[in-house]
Amino acid sequence: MLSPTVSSRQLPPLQNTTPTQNTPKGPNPCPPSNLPITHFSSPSQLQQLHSHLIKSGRPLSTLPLSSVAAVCALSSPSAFSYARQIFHRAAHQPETVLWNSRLNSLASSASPADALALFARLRRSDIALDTFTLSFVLKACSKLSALSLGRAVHGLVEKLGFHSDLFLLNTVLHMYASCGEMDIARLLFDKMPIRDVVTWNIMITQYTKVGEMDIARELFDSMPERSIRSWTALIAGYVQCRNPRQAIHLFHEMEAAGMRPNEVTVVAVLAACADLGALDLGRRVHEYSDQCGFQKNIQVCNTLIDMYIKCGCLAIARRVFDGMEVRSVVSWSAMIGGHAMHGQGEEALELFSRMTRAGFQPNAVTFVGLLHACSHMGLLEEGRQFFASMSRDYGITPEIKHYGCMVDLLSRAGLLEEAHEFIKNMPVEPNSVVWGALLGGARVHKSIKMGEEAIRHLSLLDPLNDGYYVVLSNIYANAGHWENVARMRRLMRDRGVKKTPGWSTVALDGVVHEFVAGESDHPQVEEIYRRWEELLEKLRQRGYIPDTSAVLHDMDEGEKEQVLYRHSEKLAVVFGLMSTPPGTSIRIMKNLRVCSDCHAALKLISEIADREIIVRDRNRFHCFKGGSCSCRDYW
DNA sequence: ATGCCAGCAA
Repeated sequence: MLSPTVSSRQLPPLQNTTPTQNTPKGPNPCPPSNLPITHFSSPSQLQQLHSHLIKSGRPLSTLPLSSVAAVCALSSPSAFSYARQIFHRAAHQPETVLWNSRLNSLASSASPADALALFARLRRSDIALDTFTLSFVLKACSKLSALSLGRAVHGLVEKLGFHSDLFLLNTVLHMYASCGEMDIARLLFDKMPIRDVVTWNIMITQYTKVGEMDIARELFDSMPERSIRSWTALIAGYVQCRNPRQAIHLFHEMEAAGMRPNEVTVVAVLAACADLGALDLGRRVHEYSDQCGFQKNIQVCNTLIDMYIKCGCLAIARRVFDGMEVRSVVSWSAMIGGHAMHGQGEEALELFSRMTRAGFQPNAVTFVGLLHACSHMGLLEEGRQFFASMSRDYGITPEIKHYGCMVDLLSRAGLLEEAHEFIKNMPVEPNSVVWGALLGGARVHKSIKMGEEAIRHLSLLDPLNDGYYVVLSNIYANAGHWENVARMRRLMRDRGVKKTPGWSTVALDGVVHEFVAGESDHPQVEEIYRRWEELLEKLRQRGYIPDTSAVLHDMDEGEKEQVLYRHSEKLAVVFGLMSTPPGTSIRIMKNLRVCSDCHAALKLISEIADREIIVRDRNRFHCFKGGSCSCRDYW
C-alpha cells in the first residue's frame, strides 16, 4: 500500500506492536509528558522543552511557533537564531505533508478504516504529526463513528498543544457530534473561547440530525453571522423532520436576507416542494437553477425530477430526465418509480430496459419502482420475473418493501391465497405494509376471510391506525354484513382508535390551501359550499349516487351523505375549479387514500368541468380526465 | 503541497 517512491523512511508494518522510541520509558526528570507544552516564557525554558521533545521523540512541529517567535524575537541575537533554527526544523517536514495527503485521500475514500491503519503506522514511525494529520484522522473517525479512537485523538490534540487551532477543534467537535455524542459536543462548544461560522454550522447540523429542531433553531438565531451553509443546514433539517412548510418559510427568509441559494440549498428546498406539492415554488427554483447553471448538477436534476413527479407533473419530470447529459442510478430509479406511480407501467419497464442497456446496475430502489409498475398494471408474470431476477441476476437481497410489493401484486391480481402463503413463507417478519397490501386485495376482490385475516395481524402491528378498520368495514358493508360494520365501529371505539383527519391541499399562486374533512375555516368556505351544491346537481344528472359505505359513523343516510360531501378532496377540487381559469389542471395532495365515493365523483367532475384533475394520495397518483382515471379504478 | 460545516430516488 505504501509506495517506496513516496518515502525513504521505513514505516513499521501494520501488525507491528513493538514499542518504538516514541514511547517514553522509565522515570523522566524532564517535564512530564502530559504537561501542556505551551508554557515557556524564556528561551532557556524553551530549550528545556525542546530537549524534552527530542527525548520523547515528538516532532518540533508540536511547538506553538507563534510563542517561540514571541519569546525569542525580542531577546538576544542568539535566541533569535535559535528560534530561526526551530522554525526551520519544525516547518521543514515535507514527509508529514506527504503522508497527510495520503491519509486525507484514505479518510475521504469509501474505506476510511484504511486511514486509521495508516495513522497507527505513522504513530509508530518517527514521522512528525501535525494539526493536519490529526484532522484527517478525526475525519475518518467521524465517518466510522469510531468514538474511542476519536477521544484518543482529541487527547492528542490537547497533549500536543494544538487546542488553539480552530480548524482542528471544529473537526474534534464534528467527530463527537457525528458519533452522536451531542452532550460532549455541547460541552466542548460552550467552552470554546473562539468559534467561527463552521463551529455553529456543525452544531446546527447535528442537532437537526437528532431531531432537535428547536435547539438547532435557537443556535441558528443566536449565531453572530450565518453562511449559506447555515441556512441550508436548517432548511434541510426541516425537510428531514417532515416539516416542509417551515423549510419553505425559512427559504423565503433566506432570500429576504439577501442570501443566494447554491446547488445544495436548491436540493433541500426542492425536496420540501416535493413533500408539500408546492409546484409554484418548485418551478421558480427550477428557473433559478437553470439561470445559475445548476442543471449540470446530477443531484439537482434528480431532485427536480422527484419534485415534478410528486407534484403530479410527470411530463415535465421526464423532460428534465431526458435533458440530463449524465444520469445516475438515482435518476433512472426516480423516473421509473414516477412512471409507475402515475400508472404508466409500460413506460417504467421500457426505461428499465434502457437503463440496463446503458450499463447501469439497478439497486433495491429501482426494483421497488419496477414492482410498483407491475402491480399497478396487473403485470403478474413480469412482476414475478423481476422479483426473481433481483437476487439472481443483480445480487440484491429483497427487503421488506419488495415483499410488500409482491403481496400487493398477487393480491391485486386476485391471488389472495397465494399472497397469504407468500406472507407466511417470507424470510423476514411481515410488517403492517405487507398485511395492508393483503387487506387492499381483500377489498378489491371482496374477500371477507382475507380481510379478517389481515386485520388480525394489523390490529397487533398498528393498532391505532384507523384506515385498516375502515377498509374491513367497507368490505362488510359491501357484502351487506351490517352487524359486522357495527362491530367494527364498537371495536374502534373500545380500542380508542381515532379517525385520522383527512386533509387535501391545493397550491395556488404560491399559497398552499389546506382543506380538512368536515372543517370549514377557509375564508371562502361559503362560496365553496355553494359551488359544491351546484356541482352536485350536475353530478346527479349524470347518475352520481353517493356511496356512503366508507362512512363509519352511526348516522342515517342523509347525514352520511353530508359527511361525504365534506371530504377534503371534494372541497379542494371545488376550490380549484372556482379559482383557476377553464382548462387549467388542478393538482391536489391528500394525506389518505381517496375514498371510493370521491373517486367516482372526481371522474365525473373531470368530464363535466372538462378539467384534468391530478390527485396525489398516500400511495399513488390519480389522473382524472374525461370521466376516467389513470389508475383504471384499481387502487 | 494537505484541513472543519449543508443536499437526491423508496
